Amino acid sequence: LSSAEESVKSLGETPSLQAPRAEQPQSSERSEGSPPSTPLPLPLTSSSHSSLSIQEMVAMSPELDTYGITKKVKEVLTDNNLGQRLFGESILGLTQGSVSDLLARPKPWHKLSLKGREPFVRMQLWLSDPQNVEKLMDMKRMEKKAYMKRRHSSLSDCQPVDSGLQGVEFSRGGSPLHQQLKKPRVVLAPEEKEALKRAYQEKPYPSPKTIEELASQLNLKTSTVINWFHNYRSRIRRELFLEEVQAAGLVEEGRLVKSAEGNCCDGAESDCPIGKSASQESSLGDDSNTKSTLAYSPAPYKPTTSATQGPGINRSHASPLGLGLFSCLSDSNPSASSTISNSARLPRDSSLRKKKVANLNNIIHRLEKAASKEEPSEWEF
DNA sequence: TAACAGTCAATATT
DNA sequence: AATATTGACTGTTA
Repeated sequence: LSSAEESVKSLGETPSLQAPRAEQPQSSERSEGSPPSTPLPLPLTSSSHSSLSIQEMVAMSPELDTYGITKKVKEVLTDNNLGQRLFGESILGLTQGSVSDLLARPKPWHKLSLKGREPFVRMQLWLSDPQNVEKLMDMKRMEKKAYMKRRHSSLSDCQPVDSGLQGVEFSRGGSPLHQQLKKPRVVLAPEEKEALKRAYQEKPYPSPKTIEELASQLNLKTSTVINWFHNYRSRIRRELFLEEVQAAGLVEEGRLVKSAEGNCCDGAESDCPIGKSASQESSLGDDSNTKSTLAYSPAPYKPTTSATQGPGINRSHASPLGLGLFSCLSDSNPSASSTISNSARLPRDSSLRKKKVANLNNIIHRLEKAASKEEPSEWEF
């Protein structure tokens, strides 16, 4: 990191960290809100080099504690009754959903790309000046005022309303016609997700053939299955990052937390990252332990019907996790895992353990792939 | 070209 | 109403 910083300085000038960018290539129109492009208002601390673009600042930024930053931001937002939407759109230039995700599962700084670090630098900058909170609150008030005004006029005019604009105000709940034209969002049924998760456990990187099989068996488009695997892999990764940070937090607090139970948070000040740590499951965790994860048998999974087990049932636990290459490692033999670098030690928590196993298999896949090449070069896991 | 990283934006949940 | 979740899309990487 520091070398990167040095290189930037030594170059004296950042060549072209990508031109200003056309921005918003996504869908054509973006709700008003944020300025079409460029640096955003960027609440710089007037004092410091306020002439730098965020990209430059990101490039020179020292390592930031992403977890700590999001924690602080969440605190400030809730304390001042500020929502994610406003904060995201005016400060970060991101949508509400993205903000929610970012605040809930920040990736560690060293795992972020230049682009990915940007929101964190913006948040840090925002936090650095308490005045920013006031400014945001002002914005909120103005928004509310504008909203009230609009509502009023539309009430009194009851019909014409927004006709003022060149009718660009399409969409928004209106035209039942457009709703049909736009392809509906795919929503995977719980059974389908289960099947996919099982398939993932067995093989994080399914072959095209396997993907085709899954797709036809679950009656899904191939692209949907592919997307699901991409998304699941990266989200699983993020889960692990977060769990690691929280676990580390517990240790340094000298607090032992055997497992679930959100006891902590005793009087004392600062951080207690967990309110209900482990248990979470955060939707990625597969809670259907049980159900011998043994081999993904294609047949049983028919999205339609399938009156298999209902949710909640089978809380038993202790299912021999499915045949990952590491399924042989059991809790009963802790010494076995001692040969693995501490960060890879298998946790006893069933859910977390499965994720770790999946991750290890994931790593193995990459190692094998890398090994098959001549120049191993960088092995970073 | 496959896999990723970041996001969006439609839905689901709270 | 505010947040959380998540399939899909765009741009990047190797």
